[in-house]
Amino acid sequence: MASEERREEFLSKAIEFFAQEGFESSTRDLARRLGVTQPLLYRYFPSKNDLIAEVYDAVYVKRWQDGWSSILTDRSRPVRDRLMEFYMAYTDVVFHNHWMRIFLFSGLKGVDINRRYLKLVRARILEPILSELRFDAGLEDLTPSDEEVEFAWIMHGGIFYYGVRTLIYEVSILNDKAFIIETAIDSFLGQIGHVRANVTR
Amino acid sequence: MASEERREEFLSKAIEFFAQEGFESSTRDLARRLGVTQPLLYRYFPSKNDLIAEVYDAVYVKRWQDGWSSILTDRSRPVRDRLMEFYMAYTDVVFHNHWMRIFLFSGLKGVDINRRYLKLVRARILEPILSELRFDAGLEDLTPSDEEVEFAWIMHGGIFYYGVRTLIYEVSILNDKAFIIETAIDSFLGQIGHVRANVTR
DNA sequence: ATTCCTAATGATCGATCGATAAATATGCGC
DNA sequence: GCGCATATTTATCGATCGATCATTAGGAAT
Repeated sequence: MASEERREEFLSKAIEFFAQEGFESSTRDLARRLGVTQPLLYRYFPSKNDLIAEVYDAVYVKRWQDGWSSILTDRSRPVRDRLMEFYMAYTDVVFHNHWMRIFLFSGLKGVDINRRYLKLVRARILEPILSELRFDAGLEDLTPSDEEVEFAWIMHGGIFYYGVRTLIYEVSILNDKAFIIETAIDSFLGQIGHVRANVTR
Repeated sequence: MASEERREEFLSKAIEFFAQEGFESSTRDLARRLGVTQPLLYRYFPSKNDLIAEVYDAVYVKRWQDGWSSILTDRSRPVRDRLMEFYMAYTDVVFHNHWMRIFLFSGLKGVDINRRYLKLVRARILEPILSELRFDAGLEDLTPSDEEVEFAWIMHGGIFYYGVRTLIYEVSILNDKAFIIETAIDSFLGQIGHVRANVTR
């Protein structure tokens, strides 16, 4: 079972390594950082691609918190409060240099993995948010329109892009995540009614 | 002078090539696509890094339109109209697969180039927008606060992220750029007053 | 026809890549 | 202390990388 621990240690360091150096970096450099020889990696992972696949899984799948959905659908609280709590929690996970860089790197090698992740965001985050807002507005049909989904993406993208500017480019001037999220949410909530009204089905 | 044309042809194809394959791709593959031998590239460009530097220059610097600033500062028109026209024109340039991928690739190799570009966006686009809005609001001091700048980034990031989702991941469900821009702008304009009011200096 | 410059090619260099096989070190049950 | 499985290293492979070399093809000028 100590072997499994070693594997986890290698994988954890591999996430850090590939996040910093990119997936095109050599297994020799990775091994050097681990303090072992390069062939030893092949004892724990059959190939470089398999190792990368495990990196994806560890970053995308295993860091997804199931509790996020229940925050968004808790109708005992105002939607605005739920949105604030969710995005504070969500960005606690996503606003990390490793997460961001793995996401950006993977989106350039092949888009499939990121595309799957974006569909997850839409189904588990954006559409539930829009449905809750429709419920609040007294609508019978809780299914959001395409326009609503795209508008929710604008908010989500605005928040996400703040993370990119802060963690990747380090050019954000305001180190106040709560302000960014609050402002993005209020800007979204202030306009969502018009988006629904102007695009009636 | 035919030599200079050849250079331009190589550079143009190099942009397309690196945008598709990434900067880690080999000069041999690039030469193969050009239908020439790999050493010939070294007749026109001293090194691979120099070629990449010229790619950056061609994509970022030379595609920047000086007319964009004058659109934003034309006080004979409502700010909303100016914002619409600017972002439609700006995204005509930026919402191209090559531009997007070069931007994303370059941000992962070294952040310096993208950081410079983001500072350009802030100085030439976001701050002028915010100053025009301050002028419209009758304020004497036209210098935007950090909070206003960050909020403008949220709008800009929301629009930009739509381009990423459309061109890179191809997961956007609504092929209506004008709707996205219009909604992002209105959402921004509807909230900018509160951002200014709540964070008084 | 000769000269001369430029464009382009093929061969090849040293370095580095992912991956494999064999040899060695390590730790544990007996 | 011996035997044995596991962990790790050493040595090495074929492929490919960026870059440089000498050489050749092709016109334009004289």
